[in-house]
Amino acid sequence: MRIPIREVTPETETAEVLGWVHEVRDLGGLTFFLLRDRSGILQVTVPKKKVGEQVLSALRDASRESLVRVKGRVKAIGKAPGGRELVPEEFEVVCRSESPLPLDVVEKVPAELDTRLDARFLDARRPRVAAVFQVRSVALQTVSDFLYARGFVNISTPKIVAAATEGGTELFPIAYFEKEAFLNQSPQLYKQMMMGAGFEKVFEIGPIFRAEEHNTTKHLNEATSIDVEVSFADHHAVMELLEELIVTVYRDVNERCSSALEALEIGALPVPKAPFPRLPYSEAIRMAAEATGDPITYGDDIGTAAEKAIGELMGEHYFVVDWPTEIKPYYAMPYEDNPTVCKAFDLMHPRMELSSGAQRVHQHDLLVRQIQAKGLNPDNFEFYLEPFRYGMPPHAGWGLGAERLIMTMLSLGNIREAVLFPRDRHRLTP
RNA sequence: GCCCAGGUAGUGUAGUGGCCUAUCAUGUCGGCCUGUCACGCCGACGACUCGGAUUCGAAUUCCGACCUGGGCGCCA
Repeated sequence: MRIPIREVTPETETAEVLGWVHEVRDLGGLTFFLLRDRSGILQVTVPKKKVGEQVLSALRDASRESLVRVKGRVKAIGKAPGGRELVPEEFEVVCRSESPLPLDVVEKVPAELDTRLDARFLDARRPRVAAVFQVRSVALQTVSDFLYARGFVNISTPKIVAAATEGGTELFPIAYFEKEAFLNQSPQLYKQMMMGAGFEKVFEIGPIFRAEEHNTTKHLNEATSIDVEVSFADHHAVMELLEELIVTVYRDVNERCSSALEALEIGALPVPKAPFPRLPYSEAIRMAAEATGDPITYGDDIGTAAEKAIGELMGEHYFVVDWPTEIKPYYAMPYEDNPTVCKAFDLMHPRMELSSGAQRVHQHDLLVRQIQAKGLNPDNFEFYLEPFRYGMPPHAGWGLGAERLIMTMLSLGNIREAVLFPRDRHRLTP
């Protein structure tokens, strides 16, 4: 019976394993195979004079990255990796790998990201790549557990929609029978409608689509959004929820992913400390202007250079709060005593923006005025506006980019490393 | 959308007008090798994205196409 490689220890007597041929070192009368499965690597040592003809002929066929089955005696050997090796009695090539390989799984020769993504199934055989997705899996489970434990309802909302969520032009049009439709850029409006339904706390982890033609290491055209909306909450409450979530994810990944973090050669993650600093937008602008020397003034967006400069000064996760109403979406709630400023916030990692959120406008007439103030036509938002006429509770929420969370947590150089099959400006396959 | 950079064996690279029937590594194939762990040694195989132009001569210069990477705007 097949056992995972990790379970083969120096104390094991006999073992049967299935794994991929990671490396072959043929010394002549003695051949070493390194066999790899998702749990680890095992050395198979074949003394050619002492094994049967069946083993010898299979050996010749066992090219790199072939899947093989080996059954034999385990020997405790100090100089072998893991202190043990397997001497085969049976050796079978289950599925042969062709050669040459599209990329070098052992990484003696590096491969460019583009080459790696073209052969992602092979790339993902590399332990350090697999490790990223183990961490991603654990992180997303932690997010769900965290939110379920606080009484959130997991919802699924349409990805095919009739109109833009926020009025931008950055939507992918698709053919929907005889109608025009789009891929949704955000579950924003649907989350809010469920506040109107009285669900009180909802979350969704799902794809969002942005048709922007950027070509950077931190943008994707299909990304995963962790979206949350909470009734009877203000922006302060959901910022606290968010920072607590971030801390919990880091802590859980440390606890549950030590071998993956080891494979990534980064060791234990420094866990951010809550509460994160709240940096008012006006102060952020002042810092950026001073640090960069650029003429950045109140009301400007915080561009990449400014974002980088502020990130270096802050050196940890932080919130930018109290944004000008003018540069945030119509659904962000203006302060009652100063409507030029709104209850919106961005969660920043020193490297980039991770999340943005706000307390939302829940008053129908104010929302209509804000939509108009952005130069949009409220008639196009009728399906969204309707719930606001029938007892919409005050509410707040945020959207957190899952890939950016993973990327910043693991110090990945490119966001594509945090997605199995990224969709960017040029890539539509695999 | 704007701006830069780049396409050389399966992979990663060197090569800026003749020294290129193109470098090195890895790989693959063959040979030797019983303790390797980037095994070692010997030999072989394998590439200039495409089209046009300049030139006695182009991987190298120019033009166009195709493909790619990155930056910016904007954003998660």
